[in-house]
Amino acid sequence: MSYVAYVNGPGSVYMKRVKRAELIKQTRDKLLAAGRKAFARDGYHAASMDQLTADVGLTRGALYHHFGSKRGLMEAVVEQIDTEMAGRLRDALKDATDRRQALIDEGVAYIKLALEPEFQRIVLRDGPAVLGAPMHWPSQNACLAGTIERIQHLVDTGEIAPVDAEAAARLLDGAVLDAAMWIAAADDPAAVAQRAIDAFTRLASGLVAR
Amino acid sequence: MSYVAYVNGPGSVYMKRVKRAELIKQTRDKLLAAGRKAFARDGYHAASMDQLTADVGLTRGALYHHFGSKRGLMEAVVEQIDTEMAGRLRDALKDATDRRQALIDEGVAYIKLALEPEFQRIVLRDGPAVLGAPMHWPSQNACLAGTIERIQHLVDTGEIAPVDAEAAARLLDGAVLDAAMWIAAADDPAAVAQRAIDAFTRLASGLVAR
DNA sequence: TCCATAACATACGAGGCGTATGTGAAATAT
DNA sequence: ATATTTCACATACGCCTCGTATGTTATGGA
Repeated sequence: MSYVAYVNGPGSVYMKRVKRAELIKQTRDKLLAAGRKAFARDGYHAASMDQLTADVGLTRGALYHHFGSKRGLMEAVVEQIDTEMAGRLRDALKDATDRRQALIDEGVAYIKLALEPEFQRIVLRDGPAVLGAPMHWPSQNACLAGTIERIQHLVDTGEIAPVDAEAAARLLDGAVLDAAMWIAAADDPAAVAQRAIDAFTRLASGLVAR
Repeated sequence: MSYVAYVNGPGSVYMKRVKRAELIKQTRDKLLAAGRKAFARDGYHAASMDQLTADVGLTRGALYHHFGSKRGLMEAVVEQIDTEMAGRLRDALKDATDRRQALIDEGVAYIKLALEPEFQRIVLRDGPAVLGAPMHWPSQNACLAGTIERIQHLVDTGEIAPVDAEAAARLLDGAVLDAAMWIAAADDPAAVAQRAIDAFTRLASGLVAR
């Protein structure tokens, strides 16, 4: 790993190394994307690794090299989705004024995010069966940690009555995810979503009471 | 199907028919019990039908005759567990005095029931992945229907402020089940259970407010 | 220039599920 | 009372899938 930057023009050893690293990353990304698509469409169990890799012009050899196992690919896919979700949730809440109201808004925003079929199928449905309880996932803590922090802050500033922040966050999380699955399975998702959001607001009002 | 009861002593054609039906039922029950045990111990995917049936002195032939598929066995097992749970939940709530408090007690009781590893693994973890969203299960409605009915009654009698009973029930359900998985995964389940129950009481207080 | 390692592809073996088929006993029809 | 059909399984087969072991080629380092 010894090179001098200012002599690295195109075609230099350094650039070739960079190029190669990019190709490898592209291979990994292709597998990841193919896995995400296959898991979302067919479900974890029905997704065939042979099929999935062939779809992007590779073989199972590449997959097992990069991810170690079918489960390993699933872990990577779940982490990717979860990270995206956490980011989008953060964006949706970044300009909140009333912090107490923001807690309720967070739940509502989470419900809307959790409606996406890809998230439902991979993270909510197959994820626990394949990877075990979400509490043990490193990624899943991203969303939850934010909620815990927000609740704790409300307690610390006296904006809401004291409550166990983590416990409250987990309860809200469970309620919200369950609601999302209910909505997704409904004939009229929009109507059911409104019912769920109203009920959630009512429920959360008990938490944010002063 | 024409026989006269008072001439049916032991050894009669009728008795033989009864005996045979009992044997068939025993076979079914043995398979069901074996499936329940194997699914709880190994998880749905890792459970082998060959192994499972051999454990009770049968073959896969018997299994596919009675249940049609591995998934069919899973459905039967889930229904059995869910039915048991609904019954135990009903027992735990049958002598409640304060109906508003009973709604909270119901959540607490459900948390305790949902702590059982068999329920967690089969119904909560593997169930959704194998059978799809629980809303589509015929059995899952047993517990939920009871909760909906209780909430609706509280609303009708004016004991609590009006709320969408089904939506509220589903939210509580999700919160409670999530809490149960949190508790089960904890190092100190007893302590975490208390935190969850306290937080749930606080949360539900928003629902039962007049 | 030679060797080690990385990034894949190929080949192999082991289960597992579902189904098609076989079988003997019981139920039913004649 | 006998013949036929149906039931409750057991047996046998084929297909698919995953994981691993083994090449193979190209790159990085000495």
